[in-house]
Amino acid sequence: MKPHAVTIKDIAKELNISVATVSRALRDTYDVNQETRQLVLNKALEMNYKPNYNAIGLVTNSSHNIGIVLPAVVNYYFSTVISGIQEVAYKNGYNIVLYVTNDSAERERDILHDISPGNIDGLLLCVSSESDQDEHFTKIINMGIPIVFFDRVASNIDTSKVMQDDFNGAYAAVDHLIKNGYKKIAHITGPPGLLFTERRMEGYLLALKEHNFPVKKEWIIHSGFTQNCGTADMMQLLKCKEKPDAVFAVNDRKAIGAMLTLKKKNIKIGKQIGIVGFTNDPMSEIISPTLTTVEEPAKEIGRRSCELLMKHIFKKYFIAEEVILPTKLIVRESTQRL
Amino acid sequence: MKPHAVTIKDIAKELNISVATVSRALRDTYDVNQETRQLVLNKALEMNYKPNYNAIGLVTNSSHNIGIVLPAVVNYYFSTVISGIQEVAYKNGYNIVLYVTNDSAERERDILHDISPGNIDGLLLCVSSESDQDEHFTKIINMGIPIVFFDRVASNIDTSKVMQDDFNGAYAAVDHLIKNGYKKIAHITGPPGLLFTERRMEGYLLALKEHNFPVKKEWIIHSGFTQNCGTADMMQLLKCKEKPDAVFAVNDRKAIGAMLTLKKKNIKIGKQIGIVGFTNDPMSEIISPTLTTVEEPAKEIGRRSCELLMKHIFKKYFIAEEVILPTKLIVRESTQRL
DNA sequence: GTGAAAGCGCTAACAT
DNA sequence: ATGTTAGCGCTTTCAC
Repeated sequence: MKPHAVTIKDIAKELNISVATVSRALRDTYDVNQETRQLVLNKALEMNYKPNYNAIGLVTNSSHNIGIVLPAVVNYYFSTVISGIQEVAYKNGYNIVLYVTNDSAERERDILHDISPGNIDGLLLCVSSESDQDEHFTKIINMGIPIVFFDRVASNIDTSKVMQDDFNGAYAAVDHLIKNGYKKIAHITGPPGLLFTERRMEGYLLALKEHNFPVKKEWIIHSGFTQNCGTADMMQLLKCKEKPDAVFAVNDRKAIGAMLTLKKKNIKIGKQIGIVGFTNDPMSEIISPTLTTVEEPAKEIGRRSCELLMKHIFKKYFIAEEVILPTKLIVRESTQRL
Repeated sequence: MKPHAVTIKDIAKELNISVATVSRALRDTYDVNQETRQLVLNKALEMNYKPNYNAIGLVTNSSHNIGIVLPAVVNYYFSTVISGIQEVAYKNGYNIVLYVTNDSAERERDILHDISPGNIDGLLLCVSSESDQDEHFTKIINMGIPIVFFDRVASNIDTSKVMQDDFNGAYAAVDHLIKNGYKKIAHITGPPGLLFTERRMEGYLLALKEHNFPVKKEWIIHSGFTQNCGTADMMQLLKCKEKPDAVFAVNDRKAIGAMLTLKKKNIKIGKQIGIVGFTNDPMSEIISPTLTTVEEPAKEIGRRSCELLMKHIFKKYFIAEEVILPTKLIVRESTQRL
C-alpha cells in the first residue's frame, strides 16, 4: 500500500554516490560536477523523486507556503487578486495559504498570531477595515516573515505595498461627472481610517475644489462596503434638503446598491442622477443602465504583490518598494444626461 | 534578530521533564497526568510556543495542508465554495493550498503530479471540463492521499463526492417553464462528458418527456461555460428554422450571455422568450429583467466537502459518502409571460 | 568535487 | 505516568 516514497538516499544508493552530492546536484549548487549532476537529475526523474518539503523546511526553516490574508473571497476584486497571486506563486513553486478575516480586526490578529517562520515564508495582506493598531504586523516582520500589503495597506509599516492609483482614479471619476454637467456631487464611501478610501476621498475633494464646487458634509456618507450599504446611503442622500444630482461611490457594489434605490423610486439614472463606481466589476456592465466606473487592475495587483513578496523572501534584505498601478475610467450609461 | 523559536525542548527544560511528556501533553494523549498536562499547557502559552509543522509533518508524514483543485477562482460559485471550505479548514487547523486548472486537463495532471504525501494531506477536487482519463486521480489515492470530489466529479472513482441536486434542479426549472406556457424549450449547456451537465440534461429531458414535448437536436447546444458562449449559443438558436420560445441554460453566466443577445435584438425576455439559469449568481438579481434560476448551495457544498475530507484524513478507512444537496428554484422576471 | 556526519523539532516505540 | 532514544529526509559544516 505504502510504496515508500523515493528519497535522495535512494537516488544516492542507485548511483553509488553520497546523499550530499545528490542534494547538491538537485539544487544546482555550483561545486558539483556537471556529469554527476546530469546523472542525478536523470535518475531523479526516472525514479519519480519528489522532494519532501517538510524535511527541507525543517532544516531551512521554511515552508514554500505564502499566506494571503484578506477580508473576503466571494468578491470580484479579491478573487481576481487571488488569481493573480496564484499565477505567480504556482510558477515559483509556492503554495498559497488562504486566510479570510471577514473584515474583523480580531480575526486578523488571531490569524497572524498563529503564524510562525517555518510554517509561512511570507504574507500578502489586505488589512481589515476595523484595523487600528499595527503591532501584530511588526511582530510578524520581526520574526523574519516578510509582508507585502496590497489594496488596503498599513501606512506606517515599512514594507512593500501595491495599490491602484486611488487618488487619480477618484479624481477622474468626479472630473468626468463635472464635465458631464453634474453640479451637486455626493460621495458614498467605506468606514473611515482606510488609506485607499481616504485617497479616493482626496481625489473627490480636489476635483470639486478645482472647479469651485461646494463640499457639503451632508453629501459625504461613511458606511460599509456592501451593496446594501449603498442602498441605504442613497436613501439617506435622497432625504437631504438639497439633493445631490450625482453620486461617486467608493466601489461598484455600493454604486449598484444606490442604483437599486433610484430604480425603485423611479428616478432616472444618468438623466436625473449620475452614478459612478470603482472596480469595474463585471456586474457594472450587466446592470442597466450600465455603470460608469473606474477600472482597477486587480489581477496585476495580485501578480505584482506576489512577485514583490518572492523578492523579499529570496533576498533577505530586499528594499521595500511601493507600487501604484494606474486605473482607467470606463464611461458607460449611468453618467449620460440623456 | 532571530530570537530562536521556542521548542518543546525549551518547555521540557523549564519544567524539568522530558520532551516526550511535553509532546504528549500538548497533543492531549491519554496516558499523561492531568496536572503535568496543565503545567505544560500553561508554560507553552507563557513561552508563546508554536508547533513546528515541518517537524511534525516529517515524522507523521503529513502537512496540515489540504489542496483545492478547481477550474477558476474568479467565479461566484467557486469562490463561494472556497469560502465554505476555508471556514471548516481553518476551524480544523488546516491550511488551504489553492490550485487553479483554468479548465485544462493537462494543467490538472501537472498539478496532481507534483502532489505527494507529506506535502498535501488531502484533496478537494472539481474536475476540469476536458478531463477524460482517471488514472491521475487513482494514483493520488493509491499514495494514501484522500480525494473528495465536489460539483464536477469523476464518476468511476470510489471516494466521497458532494454535489447539488442537478437532476431535480434542472427538472424544476424546465417544469416551471412548461407550467408558464412555454412550449419550445431549448437547452444550452457545457461541453459533453461532465456528470453534472449530464444530470441537468436528464432533468431537462425528463420534464419534456413527461409533458410529451418534443426533443429537438437543434435546440440542444454544447459549448463552453462562459457568458460569451451563452451569447453565441443564443445567436445560433435564433437561426433555427423553428425558433425555441424558452431557454434553459446550464448556468447563470450562459443565461446572461443569452439575455444579452436577446436584448440587443430587441426580443422581449419573458414575453417572447423565457430564460432560466442555474447557480443564483448575484448577477441574476441585478440584470433586468431579473433572471429566474436554480439556486445552488455553494457554501454548504464547500463546508460539507471539507468536513468529509477531514473524516477521510482522520480515520484512514472512512467509507466514502455521496452527498447530494438540494437546490431551489428562484422565480424572477425572465420567465414571466407578461 | 565529493563524502561523513551532525542535527533541524518532533513523534513513537520501547523501557521503566 | 514518564523518560530514553532512534529516526523521519534533508541541508550543511567540515574533512579530504
